[in-house]
Amino acid sequence: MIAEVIVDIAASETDRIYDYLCDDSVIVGSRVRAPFGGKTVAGFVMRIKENSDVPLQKLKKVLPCPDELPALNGECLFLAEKLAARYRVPKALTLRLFLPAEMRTGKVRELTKNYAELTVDFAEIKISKSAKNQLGAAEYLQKNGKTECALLNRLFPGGVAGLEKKGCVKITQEQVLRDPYKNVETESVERKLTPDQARAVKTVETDARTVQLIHGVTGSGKTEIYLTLIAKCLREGKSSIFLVPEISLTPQMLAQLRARFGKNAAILHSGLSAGERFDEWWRLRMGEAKIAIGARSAVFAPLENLGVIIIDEEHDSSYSSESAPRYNTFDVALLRAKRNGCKLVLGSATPAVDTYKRAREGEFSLIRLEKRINQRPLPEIIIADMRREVRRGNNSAFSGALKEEIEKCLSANKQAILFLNRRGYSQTVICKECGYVAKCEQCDVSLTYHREENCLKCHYCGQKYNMLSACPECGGIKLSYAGTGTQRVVADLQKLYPTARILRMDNDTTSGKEGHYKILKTFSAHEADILVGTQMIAKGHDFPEVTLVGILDADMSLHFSDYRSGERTFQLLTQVAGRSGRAEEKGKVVLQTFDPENEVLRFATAYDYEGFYQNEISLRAAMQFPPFSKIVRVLVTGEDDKKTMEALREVYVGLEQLYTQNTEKFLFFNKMRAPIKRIQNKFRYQVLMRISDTSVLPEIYDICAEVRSRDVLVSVEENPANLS
DNA sequence: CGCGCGCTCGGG
DNA sequence: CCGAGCGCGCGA
Repeated sequence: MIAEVIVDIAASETDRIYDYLCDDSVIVGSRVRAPFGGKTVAGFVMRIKENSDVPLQKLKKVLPCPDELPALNGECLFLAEKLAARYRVPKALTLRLFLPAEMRTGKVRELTKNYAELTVDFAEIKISKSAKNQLGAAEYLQKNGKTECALLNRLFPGGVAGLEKKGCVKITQEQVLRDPYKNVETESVERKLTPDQARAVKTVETDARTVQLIHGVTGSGKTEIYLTLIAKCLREGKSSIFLVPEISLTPQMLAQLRARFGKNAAILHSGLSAGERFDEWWRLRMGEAKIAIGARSAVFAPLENLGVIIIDEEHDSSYSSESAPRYNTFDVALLRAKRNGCKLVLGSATPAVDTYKRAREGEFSLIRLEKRINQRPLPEIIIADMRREVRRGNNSAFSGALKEEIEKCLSANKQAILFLNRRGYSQTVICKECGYVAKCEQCDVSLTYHREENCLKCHYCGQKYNMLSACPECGGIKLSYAGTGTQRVVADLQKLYPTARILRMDNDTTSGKEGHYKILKTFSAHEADILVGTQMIAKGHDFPEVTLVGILDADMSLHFSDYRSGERTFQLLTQVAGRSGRAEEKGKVVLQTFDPENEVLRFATAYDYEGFYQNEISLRAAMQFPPFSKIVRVLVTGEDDKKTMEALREVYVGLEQLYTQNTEKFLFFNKMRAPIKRIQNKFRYQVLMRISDTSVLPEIYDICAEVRSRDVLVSVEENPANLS
């Protein structure tokens, strides 16, 4: 027989079917070892056929991999081919998405344990009187049958070995699965649904449309709806995929899922060890676990007979992959949902504008949850006008209103969270004499001062530099620190409130696997009064003692030259505000801004998503921005500036031709240097387009695939999340 | 004349 | 992706 094989080499030149001879142990979806160009590489069997067009003497034989099952099922193969075609990447790359990385690199093997079993009857074994342990082990085996060697050796050291020498026990190796949550208790905690929740579940089940958007304010109980849907699938013998942003896979969340579903749930996230992830994957593949829970990549979970796919916090940017293949989780999920004839449930308190538009127009079903479960009002948001603060001579990071609230909060022995999306001490170091700004040698960005380590860090490549004692340009020693970061906020706060216990949470304090968890645990145990943090404190955490949230610079994400900045600001503010007043105490939010009249901020403070949406969608329509068009960026990067520029020129020539032939389909077309000219020593150029008709998209991909080379990377980004 | 590196080509 | 094959450039 002949196997059609895709070799596991991520290159367009090798991205085609190679025929190999095989026997009938090799079936469609098998992983094989294939002799290829002098050595043996891994491969995927896409199809099996009787004969080949390739002359027989050229055909080599594939060897099967020792997998127990074909690694990939038909659905995986179908999706991999579809995605490869959609994003113009080698099929090897999309096939890899369906396997745990550990399997490919071969670093992790199945964990095996040895078991002993008697081969002859106990009565026939001759054991000398002194060999007590042999006797004990033999008795134990006679009574209990096959037993783990490790246990026998603990009970009767050396006993099994002696018996084995005599030839009366057989030792066998068996695979065992590592269980990352073996210490977590399992208990069924079915909660009674509120009428709103029950209605939502019913709609998801009965509405004919594939995509169901649940728009529910913070605390409206979306999670319980998801869990009910999953539980129902489980009862019907169907499997489910539950996707969450990476950051919200908190230990509390995992414990809750484990408690509810026990071993039926497999959890795939970056905190697991390689071995654990590998085994969780196998449990799904073998049907032992029917629920896959995880971040973006869990959409590729090896499950069959799907009953539901859920994407929580649907608007979250982590659902778009930022490296090739740049897939979009929603697109993959939709393909799978359609193929399995199941529902795709999206949930958010602040849906993406695009998603919400499609729901309002009837393409998706729209389920609204307007009431909070506990009927508690949302926290009151106070706007602090920072222009007035400056006029009054207050140049600190804290407005009068915020200071007042912090004091109230501290004296009531409650907790506060201060949010600032900028880590480090100061954003830049500027020479007051000549205006010199410290910059990274490998990237075209200014360096951030970190006071704790007394160094300058590049937030794009991580490079560290010694702190300057004088300006390298003019020798001046008057250096100023511009742009407050979290470190400085903590330092200033400590000066204002010497007795307050302050914690900081950002990329610099959360190193290590458990970094996040430790800080959150300390804070939630009320071992600190104020938590200062970046973006990462915004999500999912539930601190009942927090009654105050301060948003130090609400404008920060607003003035990015990006069509989505309004949307992102609204989402972020809503999320951060939701951290305040989770228990009995009513919460407060102080939002500091230099632009208090800004409409996005107005809608956010009123918790008015609908108003925000109406405003935003009419702006987008007027400007012809997405979802009324599509922004496409072709990014050309490479270490050699000349070669990179040459590649850009080539791409541009091709795209320009496409543009002139289809002018009516383009709203904008231009080539330029990328806003950040260099990152990690790679020069960056881009062609920026806005298209009104996606029919030109395949050709854009084709042109870029053509120019891509060994030393220049050409990537196509659709509606990119950031344009740096 | 010899080999060293860079490009092109093919791999079943 | 990676190695084989080959062309041209420089040094003895």
